[in-house]
Amino acid sequence: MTDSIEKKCELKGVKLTEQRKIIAQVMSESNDHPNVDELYNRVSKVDSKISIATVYRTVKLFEESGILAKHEFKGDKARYEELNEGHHDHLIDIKSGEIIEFVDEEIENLQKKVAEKYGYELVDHKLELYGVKKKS
Amino acid sequence: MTDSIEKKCELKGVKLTEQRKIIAQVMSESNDHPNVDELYNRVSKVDSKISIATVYRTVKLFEESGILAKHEFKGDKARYEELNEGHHDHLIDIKSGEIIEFVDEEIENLQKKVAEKYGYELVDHKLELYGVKKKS
DNA sequence: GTAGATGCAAAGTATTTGCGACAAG
DNA sequence: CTTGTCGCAAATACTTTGCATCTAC
Repeated sequence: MTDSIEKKCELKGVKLTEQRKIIAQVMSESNDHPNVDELYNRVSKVDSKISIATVYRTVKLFEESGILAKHEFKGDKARYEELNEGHHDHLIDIKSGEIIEFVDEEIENLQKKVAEKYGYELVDHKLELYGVKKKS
Repeated sequence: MTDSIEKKCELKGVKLTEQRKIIAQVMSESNDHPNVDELYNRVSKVDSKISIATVYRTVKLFEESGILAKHEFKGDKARYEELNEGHHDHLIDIKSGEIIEFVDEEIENLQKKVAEKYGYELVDHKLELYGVKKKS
């Protein structure tokens, strides 16, 4: 199991305010990849006084602290998800918008090899697959 | 050699206005991946009366017609490049912003395999590697 | 007690759009 | 001719920010 977001905040020296706790909690409970609007709506149900500016400030802070990951899928707004130790990439259903997480070690290794081939150390990457469901 | 952008417009039934010809020409001559501002600046040198709205409209049209590819690299504005038959992905130098194009058949095949594993037909993908130059 | 966080509304960016004038086929 | 495009400025969508107030530590 990974540390809770609150635990991670402590570790990173991020001040734990009431608002941040709520946002952390909501993100932890989300199994999808909410955008800021969706997150703001969910958060508002817990505390209607939280402003969207705080949501924006908090996701940015959490992202910089390595607590959340930001994704910018094709033609869509920025989406966020909790970052746990297991890295994964995304397969997006272009019809339904459904997002499937996957891991492929072989691809990861090849990426590193490509970067090295050009004299680079790979520090980050983005891999998104866009597909349509096959009629089996 | 690939068809010129103008030729592609004909093939796709895209009306060839003076402005579109200029934008096509400028994109063809660009070996980098300009964003809309940069493109607008270059285009303005040829015809200073072209508006940025037309540039936005044209890159969108060209993208939808499969003439240009749009890229949204991390924390940067949208960038465009001419789309030729040879597909490639990008390795971005996070210090300098330099963009290197690469092709890796093996990764391409693995992507297709991943999509299939989940019951999808791969219709598009995005692979971006972010790296720092190694001090050899 | 103090540095940093919040809410609000205003300001920024990047991009799109309504509309009357104009040009391509 | 007629349909679609252009330039312009206004509108939109998303995100950031200045400031006075408040809160975690």
